[in-house]
Amino acid sequence: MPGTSGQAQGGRPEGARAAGDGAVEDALTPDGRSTRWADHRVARRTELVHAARRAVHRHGPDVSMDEIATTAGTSKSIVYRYFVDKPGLQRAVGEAVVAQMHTAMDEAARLAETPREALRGVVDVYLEMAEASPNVYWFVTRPVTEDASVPLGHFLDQVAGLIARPFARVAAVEAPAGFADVWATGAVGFVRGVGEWWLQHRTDPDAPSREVLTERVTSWLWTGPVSGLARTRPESPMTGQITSETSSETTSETSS
Amino acid sequence: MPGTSGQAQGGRPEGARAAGDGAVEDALTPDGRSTRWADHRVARRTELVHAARRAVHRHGPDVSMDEIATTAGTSKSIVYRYFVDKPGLQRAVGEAVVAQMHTAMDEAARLAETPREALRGVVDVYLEMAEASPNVYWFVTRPVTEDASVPLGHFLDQVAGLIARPFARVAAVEAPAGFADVWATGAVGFVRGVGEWWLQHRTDPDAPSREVLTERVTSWLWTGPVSGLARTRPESPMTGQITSETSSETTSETSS
DNA sequence: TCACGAAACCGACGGTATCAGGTACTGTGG
DNA sequence: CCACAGTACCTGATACCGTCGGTTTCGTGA
Repeated sequence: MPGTSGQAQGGRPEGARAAGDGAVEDALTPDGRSTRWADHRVARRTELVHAARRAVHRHGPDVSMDEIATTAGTSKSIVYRYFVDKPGLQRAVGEAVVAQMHTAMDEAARLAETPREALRGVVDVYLEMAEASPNVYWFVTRPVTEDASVPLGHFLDQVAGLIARPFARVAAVEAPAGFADVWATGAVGFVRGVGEWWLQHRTDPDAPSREVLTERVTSWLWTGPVSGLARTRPESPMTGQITSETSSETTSETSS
Repeated sequence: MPGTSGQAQGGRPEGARAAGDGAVEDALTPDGRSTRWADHRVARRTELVHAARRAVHRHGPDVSMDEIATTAGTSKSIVYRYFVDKPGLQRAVGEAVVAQMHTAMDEAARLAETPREALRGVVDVYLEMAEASPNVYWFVTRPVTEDASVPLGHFLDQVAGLIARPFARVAAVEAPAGFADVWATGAVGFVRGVGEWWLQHRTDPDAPSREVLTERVTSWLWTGPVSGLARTRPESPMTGQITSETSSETTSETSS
């Protein structure tokens, strides 16, 4: 499945100085000189992610690392201390965004009473995110151009995971395992496609509002293109809510 | 400035001596010295596109222009005489691929008896193309990273157009104008998403074959994820009938 | 006159290395 | 207990390298 468990959080630099990675089991003697940075590091890292987000928001998805560093009030050296490389940063930002969406989606899913409604909520969250900052959206979404395409941990895969989880529950009854994941991947692709189209045509006079588009997309996804009107059918209840342990950091983030 | 003018096929260099964007000018100028090169130019151009394709196929979607030129047996100077810039080349290659798919899709569409079958054909063509050369697929598919995201004329949009046209005919009866295009955009996104997932998991022992995947995707796209089994409902007539034949999955058998 | 193609060149950018501080902890000796 | 040296790690600035997209120059050939 996409985004399997997941370690490998964000592109961290390997040479993590941090608490005795190797060395003799100094578990006995946690050197204060090393440990004292622990929290500082995570703080700084998220701060950098935040800055990167702002930089991208302002200067577009192609900001240079220099520009990002400047926005963060520091220099490349620091940025590269916290992120292996640019794709690494991209991943980290992507994860932040995913985390944010995660909570929003949980919210939407909890309020939903049918799987279809849950799906609709997810679509809306996605679109809302893209609209909030197209630049960040592109930054996070764009394949990392890395030689090995899609170095995994890709943003879209994570989103797919988000939508697959609740859906799998329902699908489990009627579809072989693994189907849910693939479908979710496709579904994300669908809203991605429509979403990106929308980002470019939002301004057009005859462009649909986000709400309308959301509903339309949900319908297409759920029942196909042939007008679903008479297609309504009693859905499987799908337990009342979906809930999933949220958490994730802050989420505060504001891009502007 | 970009935009304004219309389509602007493939990224041609504006300053191109004569020719401009159409051979028109050549036709008008009886000057032998001009016409002499007219056909040569188009020949060379397609030749370069072909070379680019080979280069990409061999060296990955991130080949340098130098490498492409070398593969073509020439140097950058020439490449830049025929294409404004790298995105321009990308577009040109994309168009070549689209053209290829176009004929294949027409073939598929002609053989299809129901819209669903036509869709299935399209999906298959897309997947086939991606599988034929993942590298070229990525090259053509990857957003041009240009500042202005999606400089239009994007490969995927063209594919969406391909699938929208025949579909629009059917949809016209029951959906407002423009719906078909948007749906097509989403549909392309769907198969793109699944396709890219598949490209990475093709090798896995439990990965579905292209045929199976095609059927599955078509089904999802056409009738949604809730297994169509009990979905039997009298379809709106649409052109002919939907013939639910095969609509259920024979797909389930393989692996998974 | 036009295209060709080699080659030098430019600037931007990703990424690395160096270096001169800075601060809190650890260890020792008095 | 205190002072002081040493340590572990962080900070940023700057210079630097290689690559690559793209331009220019110039000589060749039809």
